[in-house]
Amino acid sequence: MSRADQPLHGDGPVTSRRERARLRREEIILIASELFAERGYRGTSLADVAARAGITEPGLLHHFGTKAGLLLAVIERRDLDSEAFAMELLGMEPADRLRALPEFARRNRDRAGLAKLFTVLAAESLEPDAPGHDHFVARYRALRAIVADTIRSAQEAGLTRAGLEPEVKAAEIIATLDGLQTQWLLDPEAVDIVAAVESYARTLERDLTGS
Amino acid sequence: MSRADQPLHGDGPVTSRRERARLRREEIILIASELFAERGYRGTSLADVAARAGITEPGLLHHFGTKAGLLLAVIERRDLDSEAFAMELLGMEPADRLRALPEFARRNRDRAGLAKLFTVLAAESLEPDAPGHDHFVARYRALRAIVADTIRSAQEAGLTRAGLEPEVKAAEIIATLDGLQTQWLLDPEAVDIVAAVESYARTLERDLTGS
DNA sequence: CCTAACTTACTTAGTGCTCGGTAAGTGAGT
DNA sequence: ACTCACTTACCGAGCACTAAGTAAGTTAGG
Repeated sequence: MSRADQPLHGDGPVTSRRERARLRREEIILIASELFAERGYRGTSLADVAARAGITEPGLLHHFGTKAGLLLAVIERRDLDSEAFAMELLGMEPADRLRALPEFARRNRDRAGLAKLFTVLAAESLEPDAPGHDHFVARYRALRAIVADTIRSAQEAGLTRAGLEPEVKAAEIIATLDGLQTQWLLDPEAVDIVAAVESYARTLERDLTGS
Repeated sequence: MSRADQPLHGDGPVTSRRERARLRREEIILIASELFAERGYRGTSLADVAARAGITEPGLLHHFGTKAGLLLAVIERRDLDSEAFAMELLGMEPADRLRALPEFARRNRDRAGLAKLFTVLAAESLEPDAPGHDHFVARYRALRAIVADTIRSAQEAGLTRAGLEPEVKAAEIIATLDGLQTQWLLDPEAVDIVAAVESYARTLERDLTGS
């Protein structure tokens, strides 16, 4: 009768029906992420996703309601990953955060799909009535706030030069990292993303400390 | 008999049939630019463009052959504008070029559509087999080369700090300006693009001169 | 200078295909 | 008995694009 009991009937693996459905949704979200990254939201059809997931189109819609619903599920799932990274960064001393940037770039390079997903979806979400618009606006505002806070706490610790405006500098830092990523995605042979981010991290350190 | 004679038959304006067709294509390209900027290449149908241009779909295809042909025409047309800007920049003394950046931002702000067009189309061209891919790759390579050359000539004039890698710094500069533009397009209320670029121009001057 | 032949900027009509989404089941699991 | 993760069958709308014609503009020949 309690809501906490687990069936755990003897045969088969320990997955309940609910759990299996959740896993299926996760799997579909992963597949949709790849396709959205490659061809964009608009360039991907439900049939594409369904075929790769080994399910029918109505089967897909049973889980996500509409195509936009699938997009939102993808974005939310991917945000959990970024959030984990943000927590990782925030767990460090402010002074160490700069040094973590190249590691971030290295990780992104090895999972180019995730980076591409965000670049593509952000561009498709510029128009105010795009399905992911509000989400990306909120995401960038939050990101700027986190970076600005980091700068502000470095200021309070007396580690920075005078004349730094945290919000403006935050936008600039995020812009540089995003922009480098776009150039690298477009032309990986011409742009070494890890070297570029390492160089930028050094530039940024000089800029922030005023040395 | 010569190929240089102009008919100039008495009635109506002095536009020949060829000239009128060229003007019509220009007009269509302008309309397509707006729609591509708003909804992307994939999100825009030939019917959308045709309706706004007051022409039928086959009428459109008569001029551009295929939808991809229309996209290439749009990109080429828009490149002429950027090229004009690049020439303007290259006409200046290297030292003045930095100071021209905020003016560039101001111009872009007042014609947000053009900025949006490039941001959207670049994102849709990340995949190697996208219709505009090769073009954007070439464009970014050329852009990096121009900026890198500017840095190099400043180096030769002894105006810069030691340890500058022109190619890497060029990618970084372009990345920052692109990224700021994306954030501004997504959330114009939260990001003041002109102020951000002005601030970045100052940062960049300190960075390049090592002061 | 007139006219017949040709070119070109379109239009109307229609092609097959793909799109996102719905209605109505079905069958296994709870 | 009921839930729910699906399936089959289907829908109208929209897609890029084609075939075939038309009417106006341009050119060449007599």
